Amino acid sequence: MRRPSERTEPVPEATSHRLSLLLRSLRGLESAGVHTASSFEIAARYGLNSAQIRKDLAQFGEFGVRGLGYRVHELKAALKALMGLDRTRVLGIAGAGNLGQALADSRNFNAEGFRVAALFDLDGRKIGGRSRTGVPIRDISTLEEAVRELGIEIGIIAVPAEGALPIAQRMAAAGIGALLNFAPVTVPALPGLLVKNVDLTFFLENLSFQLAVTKA
Amino acid sequence: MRRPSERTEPVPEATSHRLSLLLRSLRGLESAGVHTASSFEIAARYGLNSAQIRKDLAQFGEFGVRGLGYRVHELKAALKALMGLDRTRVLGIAGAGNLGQALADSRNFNAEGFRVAALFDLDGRKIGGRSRTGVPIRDISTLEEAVRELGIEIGIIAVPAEGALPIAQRMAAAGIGALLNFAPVTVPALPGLLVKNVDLTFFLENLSFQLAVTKA
DNA sequence: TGCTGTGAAACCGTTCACAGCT
DNA sequence: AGCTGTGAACGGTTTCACAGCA
Repeated sequence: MRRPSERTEPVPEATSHRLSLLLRSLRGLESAGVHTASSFEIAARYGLNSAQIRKDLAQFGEFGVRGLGYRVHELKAALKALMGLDRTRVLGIAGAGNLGQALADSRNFNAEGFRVAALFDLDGRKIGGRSRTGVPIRDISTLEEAVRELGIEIGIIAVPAEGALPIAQRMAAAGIGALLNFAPVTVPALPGLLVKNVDLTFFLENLSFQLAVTKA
Repeated sequence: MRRPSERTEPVPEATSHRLSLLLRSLRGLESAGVHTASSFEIAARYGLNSAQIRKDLAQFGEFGVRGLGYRVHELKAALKALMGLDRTRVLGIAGAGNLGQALADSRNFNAEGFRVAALFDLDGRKIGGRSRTGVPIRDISTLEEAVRELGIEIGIIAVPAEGALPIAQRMAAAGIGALLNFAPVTVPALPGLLVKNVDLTFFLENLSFQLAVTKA
């Protein structure tokens, strides 16, 4: 197996997305009891091209066996390590509103490498309480110390638009490495802070647009 | 102004995303009292390239004035019409859990062209009730008639993975035109149904991956 | 003059097709 | 024989650069 390259450039969005899909495909194969699969078999279930999967993987090493394919369990483990999912990343969510609590209690945000350690809010009635599944709601003014205490590595912003940028800056200053922003503003990537802006409205607008354009 | 083309091909994801950004930029300019702006000024605030904006718009007509730029209000109106946001699209959300209710009550899903008409669930304790802002929760078995009665055009899936596909099929059969799926499974585009799969876990995995790769 | 609209060039990601290993 | 890993071809998108219009 070739040395994984020490790259500093960010991974293309599309590649990252496909690797998530790939991981999901491998989970499916594994729980179906399949030990070995070709890139074609792996790709087929998610409509991907087999060459593309091989290319994606080739960026990080050689994971397959010629003439045979990939050993499912082995590739899955390698992929998880590659994606940093071989250990648990601690998440902190700013905003204990509907969305924040939904994410905090989500099974997807508390499995396979992630764990929500705390919610943060400024509403005194919420502070000190817990989400339905027991995630504590802390005063947002204690963000910095909580990041240190709990070892929060990824911050999630689920507050109204006005609050997003100041909180992002505080998170960056507190040493958080990455940020997932659901507020409808574009938070710029700050030095040392990876930012992913996810505006749910955009997905709706996208659909509306497709409807408007195709069913003219 | 050139005739907008009657296209049948779907609009590229990237274009759609930029148009949403563009619309946001125009809103900002308008509320700042700016009447006229060049493509450069419009693009700058979201880190876009001005030529790209002009190219994007060129696909749908000629909206600018040479030597002057774009009249902000006029372009905004044209863009909203283009994106089908000049009228209110009715939304229906399957799944009245945390996420479903968060979306139903979200200001972003109840403004600028969208309105959530109903939530659907199969939990008898929820059925008949309302979300915090008053969106009624109906029995999911009444989905088909609700689509007709309320005129639901876009469906949103916020149920666990197992439920997603069957509900998507029922929505398609009921005549819904587009679907936004938040369940962690890939719902394929069905005949007559536009599908957008949004797996929130993927965004987290993406960040984890970037962290793992850049801070090797 | 100043900006749009747009061909042409550069870039990037995807797909093809096959050499080479098992 | 079968499948990976990859160079080469392809296609689409982004950026450049400027002709042409207000």
